[in-house]
Amino acid sequence: MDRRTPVDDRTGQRIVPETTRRADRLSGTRYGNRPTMKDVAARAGVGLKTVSRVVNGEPGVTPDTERRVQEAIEALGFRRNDSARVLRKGRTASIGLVLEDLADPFYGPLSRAVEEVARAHGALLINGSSAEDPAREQELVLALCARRVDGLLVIPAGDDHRYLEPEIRAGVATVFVDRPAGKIDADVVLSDSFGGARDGVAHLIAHGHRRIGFIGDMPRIHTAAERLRGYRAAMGNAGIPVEDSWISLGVTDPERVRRAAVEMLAGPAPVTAIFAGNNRVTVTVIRVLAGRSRPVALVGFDDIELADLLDPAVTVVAQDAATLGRTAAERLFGQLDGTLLTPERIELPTRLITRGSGELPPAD
Amino acid sequence: MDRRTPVDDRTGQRIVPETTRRADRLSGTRYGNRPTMKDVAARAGVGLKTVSRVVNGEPGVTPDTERRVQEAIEALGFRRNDSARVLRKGRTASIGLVLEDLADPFYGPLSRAVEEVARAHGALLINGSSAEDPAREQELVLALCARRVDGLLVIPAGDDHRYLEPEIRAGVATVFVDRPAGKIDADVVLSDSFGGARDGVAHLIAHGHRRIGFIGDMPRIHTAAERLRGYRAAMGNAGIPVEDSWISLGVTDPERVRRAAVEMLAGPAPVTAIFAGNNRVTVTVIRVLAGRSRPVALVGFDDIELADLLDPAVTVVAQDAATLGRTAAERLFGQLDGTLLTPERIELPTRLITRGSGELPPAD
DNA sequence: CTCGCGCCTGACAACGTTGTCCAGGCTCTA
DNA sequence: TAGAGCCTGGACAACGTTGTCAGGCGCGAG
Repeated sequence: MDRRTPVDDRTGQRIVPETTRRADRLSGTRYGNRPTMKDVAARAGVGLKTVSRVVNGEPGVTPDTERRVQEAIEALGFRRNDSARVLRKGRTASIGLVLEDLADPFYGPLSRAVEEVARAHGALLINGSSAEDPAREQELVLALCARRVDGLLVIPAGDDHRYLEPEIRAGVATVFVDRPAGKIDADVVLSDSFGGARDGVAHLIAHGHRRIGFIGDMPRIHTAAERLRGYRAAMGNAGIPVEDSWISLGVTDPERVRRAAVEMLAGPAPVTAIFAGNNRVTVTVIRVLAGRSRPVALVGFDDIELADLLDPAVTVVAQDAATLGRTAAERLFGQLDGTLLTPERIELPTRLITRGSGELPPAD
Repeated sequence: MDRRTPVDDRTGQRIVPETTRRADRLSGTRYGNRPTMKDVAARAGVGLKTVSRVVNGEPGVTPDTERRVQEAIEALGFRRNDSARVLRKGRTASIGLVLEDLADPFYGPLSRAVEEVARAHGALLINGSSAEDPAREQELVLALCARRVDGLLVIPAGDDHRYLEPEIRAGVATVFVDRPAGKIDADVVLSDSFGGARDGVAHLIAHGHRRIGFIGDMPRIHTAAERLRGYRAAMGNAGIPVEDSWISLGVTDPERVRRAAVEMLAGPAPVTAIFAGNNRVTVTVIRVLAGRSRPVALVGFDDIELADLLDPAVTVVAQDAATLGRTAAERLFGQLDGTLLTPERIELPTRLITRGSGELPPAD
């Protein structure tokens, strides 16, 4: 420690009181009582509507009047209240994005891509994480609707979205992302999970593997189910009967994924390759395999950072989160423009990136 | 392709038209004209205020009346308009977070942690990415203020935040995160960049290194400047004079980081160790070092996923993004409660995680 | 000189909700 | 049984903004 400052014992945080007390600032006359256009008008000696015109850059104001209004705005620190504006105009210039977990490296870039599109259309983005909980998804979506977002992007956690019907009827543009909507008819933009998984598994088969494990998320999640379907399709195409012990579903937390991997690598006829159903599973499986001497092939769904620097480098089926988000957001604004009238299903292709781990031969 | 569906030539997207045309849905009577409490009241045969009471769970409504109102709400698909509510009540139950880039793995978890705190307080979170552009930061912050967010978390891109003074005076709770505010007095929660960098560099020195490179971001960014200061402090403490060629500042894009690293590794007296100033620099340096035979020690600021599985595993100075976000958000709600009245500077400790790359001896 | 036209400006209502306040009907007690 | 008090329900204003519309003023043409 270079400075002698009090330290909180429990957290180790240094706490440095600053000079000004906030109470002093709060004693200002206007706390919690912001200036309105009326105040600006009074100060500038003009009418209310004239202030509105200046603030919105509408024509029909003398340069001199405009200057007086601007000065009053500056002096009072006026900022237009968008809530009132929204109430009057009907549109909020904001859209909502409900996803699973913003901390997941798959969703960060997706959200950012959506934000850029929104920005290009002058809209703000409100994010919400459902934590894969259908009730929380609905709660979030309805909260966003109550704020009258112009549009909604939803990565569904639940499988019944009929609760959205009144909203859609009322004009809320809606696009589902990554997974289709449940029981309603709506735009959806997703990756080709089935094809990607099928090709990934076929790649392993092409390298000589027959006993191939699959570790994936709960089958109630559409992408997880599709990837499992792809796995089965590839195995079926190759005429390989799948054994139950090769498949692990519904595991999400690292510890259980680890156990699942260890189990299918044990026994008299262990799997010689593993297909990992998403980025989190892939990372855990990499850790398991790193501790073993016998090489096991691995292909993961979703690319992960630094995958190319591991030994062996990790072969993946990559999907492009940013494109997913951008495409969905563009459709959403298309709906708002009135350009896009027919709900569609847009499926983005995946890409197999071979780096080494998927090309290991079977070790038996 | 398993299904015969039209494919967009340019993008490879499959486009599947769905059955219902949106136009049909739009033909409903209420498009763009949502039911209001007045409509609900009319339908239920009660007064406006009674509907308000039911919607807000206020007491003083007979079970029978309540049921009638609920039925009307259900039938009409009514959803309270929060814009109007906000206008009346003054608080929006939403907070804003302006950060650099949501796609960066450092900010995802931070944002998520903030969201959880906000949720616990019944508030929504609006994110915005400044892309490290001061003008865009200001634009975003003011847009959030216009929506009357109750509070603001800002990871500053600029170094002058006097534009926020009227907002703070008007009662917008404000906490700066990761970097202090410029020219105003406000709460700030940050990591101990100086101490972390100093300890990381001292660690390299303790393992015998004297020629140590530093690659960091633009010094106008507070964290970057602090980390550079930490580097200089450690070198100074060890009595090692620092040569200009060991230091690279202001580089951000991978290609230039790569060139900077290559340069300081060339010449007659190359550096034997590198201290990387943030997670993106670390990743690029790892790539550079991976292509070299002579081992070079590396310590990075910020932890990165899979760092432990690389060869050598990467030693880092870790900061906890989630704790940073959580702490800041809690202070923000503390301000809103009126609990916290004095602006403070809270500095969270960093943690040196030794994994191998930082313990390599000098190779000369 | 007067009329008309155009430009600037401002008064007013409305957006949908909530806080205030009052009216009417009911129950309970004296 | 009458009065007091409580409980339920509703009328009304207000929040801050924008759309509508009309008034006033200056200037040019007849």
